[in-house]
Order: sequence, then structure tokens, then C-alpha cells
Amino acid sequence: MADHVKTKSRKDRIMEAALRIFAEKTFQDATISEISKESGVSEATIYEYFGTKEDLLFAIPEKITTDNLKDYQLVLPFIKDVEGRMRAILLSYVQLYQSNSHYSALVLLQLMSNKRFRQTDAHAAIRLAAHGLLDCIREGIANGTFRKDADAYLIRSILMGTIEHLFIHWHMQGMPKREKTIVDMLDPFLELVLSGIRTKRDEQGLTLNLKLEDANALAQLLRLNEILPESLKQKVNGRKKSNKQ
Amino acid sequence: MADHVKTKSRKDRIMEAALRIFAEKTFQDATISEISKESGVSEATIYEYFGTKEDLLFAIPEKITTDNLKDYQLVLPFIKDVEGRMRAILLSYVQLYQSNSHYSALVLLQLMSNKRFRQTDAHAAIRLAAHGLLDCIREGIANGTFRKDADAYLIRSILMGTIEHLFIHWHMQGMPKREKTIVDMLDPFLELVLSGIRTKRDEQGLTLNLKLEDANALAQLLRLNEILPESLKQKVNGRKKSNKQ
Amino acid sequence: MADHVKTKSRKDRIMEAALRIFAEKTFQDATISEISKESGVSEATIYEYFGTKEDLLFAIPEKITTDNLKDYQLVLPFIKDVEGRMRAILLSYVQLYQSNSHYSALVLLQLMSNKRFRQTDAHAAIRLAAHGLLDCIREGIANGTFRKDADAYLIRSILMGTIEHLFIHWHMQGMPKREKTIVDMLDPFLELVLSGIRTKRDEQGLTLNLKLEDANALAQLLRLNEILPESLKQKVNGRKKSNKQ
Amino acid sequence: MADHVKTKSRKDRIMEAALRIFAEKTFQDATISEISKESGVSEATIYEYFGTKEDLLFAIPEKITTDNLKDYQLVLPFIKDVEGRMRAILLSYVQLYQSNSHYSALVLLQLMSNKRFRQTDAHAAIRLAAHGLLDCIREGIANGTFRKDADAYLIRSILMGTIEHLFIHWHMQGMPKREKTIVDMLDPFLELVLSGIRTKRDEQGLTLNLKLEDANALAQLLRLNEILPESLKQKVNGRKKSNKQ
DNA sequence: TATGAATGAGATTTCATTCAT
DNA sequence: GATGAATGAAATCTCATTCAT
Repeated sequence: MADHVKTKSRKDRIMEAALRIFAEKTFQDATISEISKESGVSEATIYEYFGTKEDLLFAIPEKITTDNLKDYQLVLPFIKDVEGRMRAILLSYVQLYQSNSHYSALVLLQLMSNKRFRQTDAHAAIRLAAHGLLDCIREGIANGTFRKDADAYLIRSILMGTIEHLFIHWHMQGMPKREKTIVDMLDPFLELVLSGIRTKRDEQGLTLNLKLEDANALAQLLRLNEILPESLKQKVNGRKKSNKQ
Repeated sequence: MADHVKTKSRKDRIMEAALRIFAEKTFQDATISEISKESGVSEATIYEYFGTKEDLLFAIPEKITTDNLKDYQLVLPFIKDVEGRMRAILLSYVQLYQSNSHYSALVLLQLMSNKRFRQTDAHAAIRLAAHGLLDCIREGIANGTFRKDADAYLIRSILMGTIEHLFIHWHMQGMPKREKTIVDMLDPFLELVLSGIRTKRDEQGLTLNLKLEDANALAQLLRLNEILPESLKQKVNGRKKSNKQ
Repeated sequence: MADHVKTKSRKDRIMEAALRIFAEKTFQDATISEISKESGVSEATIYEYFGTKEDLLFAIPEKITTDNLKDYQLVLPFIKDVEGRMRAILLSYVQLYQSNSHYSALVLLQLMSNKRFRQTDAHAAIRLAAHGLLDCIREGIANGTFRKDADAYLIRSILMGTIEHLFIHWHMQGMPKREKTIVDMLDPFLELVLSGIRTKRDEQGLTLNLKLEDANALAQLLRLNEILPESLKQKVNGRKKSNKQ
Repeated sequence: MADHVKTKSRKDRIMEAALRIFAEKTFQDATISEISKESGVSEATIYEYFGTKEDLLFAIPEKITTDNLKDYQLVLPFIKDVEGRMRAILLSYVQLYQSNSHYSALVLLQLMSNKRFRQTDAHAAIRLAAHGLLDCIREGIANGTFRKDADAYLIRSILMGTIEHLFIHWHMQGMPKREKTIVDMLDPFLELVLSGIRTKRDEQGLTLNLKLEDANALAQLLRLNEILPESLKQKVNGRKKSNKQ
């Protein structure tokens, strides 16, 4: 048992040191010698575990993504509505990047544009999230949640591209502490995008934008006539609440 | 003069060869020797013009951005409305990337995540566009074009991030020919984002989403009472039209 | 006993695997790791039996030569004539090389030119055959079988060198199957060499090469004079026979 | 011109140092670093001239063989008789090996058993000599110089194998000074082999081996009868001479 | 200005070998 | 006795860069 722990920690120690160093420098600028010193494991041993410097590089997202995938796939089946699933996907994505900044720096600044990485299992796992997102959007279009004329690929690109951009900027500016974290920005951002593609609930009906004075006049009128139908009552109340937010 | 031309073409030939090779391989994998062969200029001469391999790297976007900036700055002052200016900025940005794929590959896949590049004049020029965008958004918020609660930084990130993401994907997939180019996607994309932040003209009022039956009931009621105000009349008509689209 | 067998087979398995691999690659290119896999014995255990990679290398011909020497030394005392003993020595040599091609490849292509191997017991055993050959030749010279002016060292070099050359070529050409094996070539070869150094039975006399016409004239002359001595009569008859062959 | 000399000497200096070191150690044990020091040329420059350590290795016999080939091919056409041509081929071969002991050590102890070397131009040049020899033997068989039943391949193997063996032994014993050099041994050796395959000049006639007493008797008889034909007179005299040698 | 030639400075990688269990 | 795990010690090779002409 102690043996197992020791063995495990050896490999893990290498990967942790490598992640730190690859992220802070560059894959090319990082040296195995440095990783060896940082991890306290000899260079030869690093090559015992990872045949190549590049193998070591790719092993890192492989592990992190695999670990992360479990949690993510655990939660997802419980969420039935499309928007909720999209939010879940993006949240797990953003949370991982935010909680493990070395990892997000490595992936976003180096691996994403590495052609060999794109043929990796690790990248396949990352693509899984992107695919899930695309599926959600398509499902939403199919089931009437989203507008028929929405471009699923564009929407997905907006969602992923924006998040990646936010993280890349954050990294390139030295990861400053901010009032709003990127996680905090997720819901407003998602709301903005979704609001642009949601079918209005009354697509078949009519949308009225009223000045306050007109609205008041209308309300009074309706009240006077006591003819407000049930469905309309709810609508008016609901809107009032959401307006306050 | 002939001498000057020759000199200039020598330098340009180096930069053209370097752009191609840097973009197709990687800055690190590209060798001065290869650039020398490709450009027909000896290695030593390359060092005559560019003190360092990295200097050569940075000189490329420096030149391209500077050239591009002129056109862009020429047009911009003539566009007064905020959305038009935003569109102009993004369009020049997308057009450059699309027309010079080596350049966009180099910038998006390699330079954007290069810390030293971010201290370069070339990057400053790129930032200029991003700043211009941010200014537009802020101006739009200030002058009521956009909602007061819009997050200018987020909006800018959406705009830039999405475009970058689209280009990065395009490059990573081997730049496939597509029906819709990224330039083609710009307007729908921009409309989607802007629609999400435009002030509804009656932001102070109330929005009602009515089922057709309720709308009809309401309409009848109002007609009966003959109290429909002018402003409300227009709204009802306008909405009907836009609904048909 | 079972233990002994097991132990023995372990060591033998290592040596067998090593022989194959050393012969097919090179001592330098072969790795202990490969021998470990091929033999099914762990690397550390190989070092338990053989202190050094080179020790393992030298242990192989040591064992094979020792095994082979027994048979050879068994037969030799029973052959009394010099030429027969020489043939026996060369045959055992050639048969070993031919029957164990990995071994002959290893010895001829790698070990023969290895200076440290030349200080080995295994090489001493190989030298034994060479010495035996030299002794035979010297004995043959001394006892009149071979010409006094024969250069024993040269003769030995011819015998050994030719055989080695034939095997080396055979190996370097990928050991093609041939009509004549090298064993088959041994007797013609040996006859050719021996015929060159055998004392003519009349070494003290005179050799005449006669044209047929001259021979006939001589024969007639002798017959006319009836003075042909007995010894000459036999010679003439014997030669006639052998000429017909 | 001075420039040319300098350039040439650089490359040559590398090859000379490499030959010495490769021959004294082993290709594998020799290091570029050592060759660099010995030749006074930086390691990087060695790689400038020879792309690989192995390229350097093979370049050495390439050059030496090419140089040697010229002389050899110059002389050969002037020798018309088969045996003379064979002697010329072997002599040039032996002289080269003897005069350049580093080279013969390298070729015989290391390169001959190197499979990649056997695909080299240098080895092709070496094969040329071997081929020439085989051609001579075949020609000799065809034109009646050699016996019809001679095995050309075996003869060639005897010639080459013996010489190689003599040199290998000489090298493995530390190249001792000897009374007889290998060049000195060539003629007796060649005579021994050729005598074994020469057609007796009077193959059509008769060979008599006479005891001295019989020969004397015969001589007296012939003299008495005064019928010795001219051709027989020469034969007797010639034999007497050659017997004295 | 242009360049051929030379090199300094490392980094990756490979194994033979050791040692604790 | 057997072995899994760890590593010390080098050597090849690659380029960016310099310099003399």
C-alpha cells in the first residue's frame, strides 16, 4: 500500500512539476533537467515513465481531462432541459480552467494550437465537451427552445471562443485578481447569448413593449373591466418580477 | 533607387519566406537555414537585416499590421454610428485574417500566446482595434444605444473571442473551403450579439408576451373602450409586421 | 535436483537469447532489456548470473567451445595420419560453424576482432584448433608428408582464412541456401591445398612433362633397348592410368 | 588557392584523425569529441562536413578506395596474362593494406562485418577487386590456363580469405615487425594456389616422375642414342633449373 | 552589402548497472 | 535467488549566431 502510494506519487510528482514548468515557460523552453530537479526525480526516471518529453506533455491533459470527465458525466444525465445542460457543460469547463490555472494556460496557450495534440485522447476528451454543447444547441433548435434559424456552429463558437478568449486574456495579463471571476461572468454571458436565440414564448402571439404610462393605462383599463384572463394575469406578474432583477 | 528597390525586395523576400515557414511549421521548428533557402538570401544576410530569429518573427506582424492600419484608420472617421464603427473594425480584422491565412495562423496560433510578442509594437497595433471596439461599446452604452447594464469588456470578449475561435478552428482543420466564409458569418454574428445589448426602445416600460387569443381579447377590449393611445397603436402595428418576417 | 535444472535452464535461456540477439544485431546494439524480454528473465537476474554485459557475451563461446572441444578431442587421438587429423580438425570447425549459424556469426563477425575476447578462455579454445592444425602441418613437414619448404604458418592461414572467409561471405549475404554447403567444399579445398604441399614421392628425382610424340618416341627407344628398370615401368603404367581419369 | 587548400585540409584532417581513432578504438567507442580534439576542428564543424558519425566512418574508405582505384585501374590493362593480372590485383590490395595499417584495421576488423557498409560505394569499390579476381579465374579456366574443374569461387575465397586472415592476425597481435611481410608472402602463396589449379602444360602428354637413378639411367640412354628431340632437350634443362630454386 | 565557414552551447535520450525488498 | 524501480553518465546532433573576407 505504502508502495503503491510511493509509486503513484512518483509519476504524479513528475506530472505536477512538468505542468507547472511547461505552463510557466514553454514546452520548448522547459527542460527535462528542470523538471527533474523540481520533481526530485532523476531525468532517467522521467523517461522511464514517459518515453518522450512530448509524451509527458500530452500525459498531463490526458490525466486531468479523464479525472474531470467523470464528475462532469456524472451530473449531466440529471439535467433535462437543454439550457441547463449547456450551462453545466460550460460551468465544468470554466471551473476546471479557473481552478487549475496552470492547466488552462497549458491547454489554451500551447496545446490548442499544437497539431499533434489534436490527435490525442486528451484532445478527444476536450472535444467531447464541445460536441456535447453542439448537440444541446441542435436539440434546442429541434425542440423549439431555440430559434429555427439559429446557427448551432456559430453559437457553439461564441460560447467556447468567448470563454477561451477570457481565459487567454486573463493569463496573458498575469492572471490578475478581479472582482468578477470568469465563473461569475458565465451566467450573464450565457443569458446574453441564449436570449439571442430563444424562441419568444409567444412566437405565435404578439409582443408588446409599453411605455410605463401606457402600461399603467392598460392595467387600469383591464382591472376596470375585470376581464383579464388567467393566462394574461400570470404573464403580467411574471414580467414584473423579472423586471425587478 | 534600383539599389533601394533591390534592398527592399531582399528584406521583403526574407519576411515572406519566413511568414510561410513560421506559419506552416512553428517558430521553433523553423530554421534560419530553411528561410535562407526559401528566400534565396544567405543566412548571414538575414542576420544583417534582422538581428535575431525572434526579431524576424516580430517584424512580420509589425509590417502587416502597420500596412493594414492605414486603410482601417482611413475609413473609420467617416462612420458615425457606433454599431457601424464596430462592424467596420471587426470587418477589417476578419478580412485581413481571411485574406492572409499565413498571417492569421501565425498570429492566432503562435503569437497571441507569446509573452514577448505582447510587448511589441505589432501587438500594440492589434490592441488598437480591440481598444477601438471597447470604446465603441462604451460609447454605445453611454449614448443609449446599448443597455446600461451591458458589460463592455464581456461584449468585446465575445466579439473578439468568437472570431478568433472561428479562425483557429478553421486553421486547425486545415483551412477547408466552406460555403460560408467567416466574413459571411460576421453580420449574423454581430446582429446576434448587438440584439442582446441594444436598448429596447421602451426599456422603461413593460414587455408583454401574449398568446394570440389573449392578444385578440385585449385588442377587442381596447377597441371597445377606444382608449388606445397613439404610442400604443404604433407599437401594435410594428410588432405585427416584424412578426411576419 | 529440480532446483538445479531450473537454475541451469535459467542461465541457459539467458545465453540462448543473448546469442540470438547478439548475432542478429550487434553486441553494442543489443540491449540487456531485450535479452531479458526474449529470455523471460529479469534484467537484474541476468546480472545475477553474468556480472557484465560483456561477461555474458564471452560466456557464450566459452560454453559452446567447451562443449564442442570434448567431441573433437575424443576423435583426434584415433587418427594417426597427419592429413586425416587436419581434415578432422577443419571438419569439426566447419561443422560447428555450419550447424550453429548464430554462433559462427557472433564469432566471425564480432568476436574475432574484439581484442578483449582474444584474452578469453573461449578464444584459447579456438586457438587450440588453430594450434593443432599448425602442429599437424609441422609434423607433416617433419615426417616428409609435406614439402620441407612449405610455410606452415602460411598453410594454416590458408586453411583457416579460407574457411572463415567462406562463412563470413555466407553470413553477409544473408546465409542463402546453396547446392554446395561449406562442409561440401571442405574436401576439394583441402585436397587443393594439400596437393600443393605434398612431397612428390620422387622429390629427389626429376619430373618430365612430355608431349605425346616425345613420350612415344621415348617409350619406343626404351622398349628397343629393353633397359627400362622396374621402378620406371611402374611409374609409366601408373601415370597412364591416372591420366585417363 | 590558399583557401582551397585550407578547406581541403580541414576535411582531410577530420578524416585522418577519425581513421586513427576509429581504428585504434572502435567506431562505437570513438567519440566525435575525441576526433574533434585530435583534428583541431570543432565538433559542429565535423557535422558540417559529415552529417553523421557513421557518414564520417564510411567516407574514409570511400576516399581511400577511390584514390587507390585509380592507380590500380591504370596498371591493369597493361597486363595481358591472367596470372599476372591476378597477381596485380592481389598486390595492390595487399600493398594498400600493408602501407595503411589504420585503414586495413578499420576495414578488416570493423567494416567488413558491418551490414550498412556493405551497401556503400566504398564497399562496391572493394568488391570490384574481388570481382576482377573472379573474372580472371574464370577467364583462366576458359582459356585453358586453369583446370576445367577448378571452382572459381573457391579459388577466389582462398586468395581473399587467406590475405584477410593474415592481416587480421597481424593486427590482432599488435602488428609485430616480421622478417617476412605479407607482401613478401604473396608470391609463394599465389604460386601455391595457382600450381594447384594450373593445367599441366602437357596435359595431353605424359608426366614422368623419376627417381634420380632412373633419371640418370634414362639420360645416359638418350645421350647414347643421340635421339633426344629438341623439345625434350629444353624440357629437361628447364626442369633442372626450376628444381634448383 | 553579402556570405561561406565555423562554432558554442546544450538538450534529449539511452542503457548498463545497482539496490532494496 | 529473483526482480521492479531508479539512476548516473554520456554522446550525438542541432542551430542560432558570429566573423573574416
